[in-house]
Amino acid sequence: MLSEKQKELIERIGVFHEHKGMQPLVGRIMGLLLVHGNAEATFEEIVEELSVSKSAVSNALTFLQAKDRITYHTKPGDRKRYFSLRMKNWSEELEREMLEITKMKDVLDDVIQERDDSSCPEFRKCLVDFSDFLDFFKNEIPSLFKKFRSQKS
Amino acid sequence: MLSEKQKELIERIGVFHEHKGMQPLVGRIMGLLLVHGNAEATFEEIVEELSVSKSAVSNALTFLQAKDRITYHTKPGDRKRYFSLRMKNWSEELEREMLEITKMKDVLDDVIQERDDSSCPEFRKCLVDFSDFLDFFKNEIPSLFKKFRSQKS
DNA sequence: AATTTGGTTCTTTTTTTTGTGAACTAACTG
DNA sequence: CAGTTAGTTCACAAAAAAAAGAACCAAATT
Repeated sequence: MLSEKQKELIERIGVFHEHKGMQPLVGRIMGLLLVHGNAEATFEEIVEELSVSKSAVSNALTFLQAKDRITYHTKPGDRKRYFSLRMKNWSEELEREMLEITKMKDVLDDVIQERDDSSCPEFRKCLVDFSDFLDFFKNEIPSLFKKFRSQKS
Repeated sequence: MLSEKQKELIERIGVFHEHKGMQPLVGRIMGLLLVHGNAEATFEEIVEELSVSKSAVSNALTFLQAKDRITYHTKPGDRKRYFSLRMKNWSEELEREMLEITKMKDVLDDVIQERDDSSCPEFRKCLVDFSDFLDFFKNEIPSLFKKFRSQKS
């Protein structure tokens, strides 16, 4: 059903998502849905194509739905669910990832406040700089998307 | 030696780094170095303050040095190493993290090339849009840093 | 009503990750 | 040279994550 090339892509996509902290199967399912001919797959297909257990797939799909990364639709006279990636919100997802980077600011500010830097003021300066940049970046994110959209049209 | 507040910060910083895929102790060591009064700590101190084994600390420090996240300096007449965060390169680290996000583009482009989207052209369009944005973002990163620096001075 | 289909849930197993402890080394100290 | 200090290495244990498998359930089918 899947070509070698497709299988290889699924693994690569899987590993990519693993690096972001997702569990292996979750990543590979996203891979399958990206690569799949109709951009959708049934529960059964996932079990077969990835050769994993039903329980593993069930859990992974529940997780992906909770995270709003996939949806499913049904077809008349067919009890199966057809799962597909919610591609419309890739930009939201991306925005969330960027914001994730800036999360460090919160803890960093607490560190700065807590530190007594009478001895090493240069260190404090570094921390403040870092925090300032994260703040700057956080504010820049919306403009970034806006700029992209205006550049496109 | 460490206040409750400091311990709490260390744990928070630890968890933050765990989310990025670092192992727990590695994250907590970075936390300790951030919070520590002199912004540096010896091997022994790390073992004691975090109450972990010497071997675990040894491995974590080796890792952090390999990743260029810490350095150490020594003091005359003192065999101990004083480890500290390489704070100068927070911006490089940040840049790497941003680039990490754009890594998806590579695999995405392979997916686009491999897909036969005679049936679902809207899906392909989504993928291309996504890929285009990642490309845009990748290019935007240097300007982002430049803009920050100019805004600062 | 019995069976099949499409899944879910719960317990158990497997695998991976993380950390320990003891033995070891290399450099210094008396 | 014997002992200490500072740290590394390696074999193993503990804990956590991931997946398997069997039992189960609800809706549809025969």
